[in-house]
Amino acid sequence: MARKKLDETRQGQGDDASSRRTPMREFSRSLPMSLLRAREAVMRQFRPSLRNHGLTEQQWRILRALTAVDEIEVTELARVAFLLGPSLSRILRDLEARALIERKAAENDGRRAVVSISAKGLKLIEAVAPTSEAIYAEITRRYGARKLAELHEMLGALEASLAGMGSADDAEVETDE
Amino acid sequence: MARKKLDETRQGQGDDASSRRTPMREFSRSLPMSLLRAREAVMRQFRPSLRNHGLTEQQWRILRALTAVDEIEVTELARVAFLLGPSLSRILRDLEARALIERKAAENDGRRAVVSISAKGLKLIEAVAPTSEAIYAEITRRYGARKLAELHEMLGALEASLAGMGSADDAEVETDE
DNA sequence: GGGAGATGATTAACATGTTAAGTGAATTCC
DNA sequence: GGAATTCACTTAACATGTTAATCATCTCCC
Repeated sequence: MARKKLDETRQGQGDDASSRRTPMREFSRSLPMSLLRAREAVMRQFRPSLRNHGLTEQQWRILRALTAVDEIEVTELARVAFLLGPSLSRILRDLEARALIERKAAENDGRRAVVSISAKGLKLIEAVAPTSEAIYAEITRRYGARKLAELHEMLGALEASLAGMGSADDAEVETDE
Repeated sequence: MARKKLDETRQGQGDDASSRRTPMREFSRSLPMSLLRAREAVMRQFRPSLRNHGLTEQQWRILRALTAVDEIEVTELARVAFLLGPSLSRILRDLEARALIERKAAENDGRRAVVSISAKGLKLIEAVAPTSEAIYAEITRRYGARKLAELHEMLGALEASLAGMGSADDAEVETDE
């Protein structure tokens, strides 16, 4: 796969001092890229099945999260399903329109909304779950259960490592508030 | 009506004879979720810096990939930068409008387009690279270089494990294999 | 009480992910 | 040599990611 030269040499325009460029890592060794590719390799397995049931990955995440609780506030659901507020808002609107979930206002706080899965939503989950688990089992079989557990642990440790790392923002725009 | 229990859907037991539902993994142990969270933890570090330079993550990926070659065809660029064709088309259109890249038709094939980074694009890369590398160095320091290498290897192995796994699509619609 | 500020949720605006369809140029096959 | 097919993008359409702004409560504090 093309171990091409790392030099510059664009067309003749401006042979400036760009020969002193900060050398960067090889692309394939980028951590975000590795994580992205691994995740895509996994999701590629699940997407067709979800699609056959009319669900996107995120919609599935939400319904899955809702099966684990009786009801849950939107903010907490966003945290659990790892979705940003705006995305969640849109998806909940759609899921509610499809009657897969139910929504009501919190009793003691008019701002908060409480969400729960509907009977129809539960049926859908039950329809998808077997295939989903079968795929997961096959992945586990291929990769190895022990290795999978180890990977989980290392990913968790990575998250933890970066937890308190304040964005080392360059060109920091003066926060003169 | 949302009448569900499942408050105790921890893995382990889960033999709910009455519901007979396929017990599913705890949410946090989902592999796609772990990968997503780890990746987000990493990208959260880079995004502010990129943003300060007017670049999105994907635009940065493309420019980064272009610095490694003299020129490259669009399809190959999509493979290297791990972007789908439609996304790449849009981004290239924007980057070309901003004069960060240049595009021309292949000489021997009118279908193919050849892309290269411009002098302006290179300047931008050089402006971002130091901060980007500093962040990466800090991540490596926190997580550990050895552990990072091991993680890379495990992610690559995961990809490889799933390489030939044909979508175990339920409700399979007659494929030709 | 009441106003300033905080908070939960949504909306807005733009960029990308994802799948399907379209377009124009090469290749195949008869 | 030309129709059919394949190929390399590109557009289209819809869903989500991401940041900022908005809106309606709620809380705090005087």
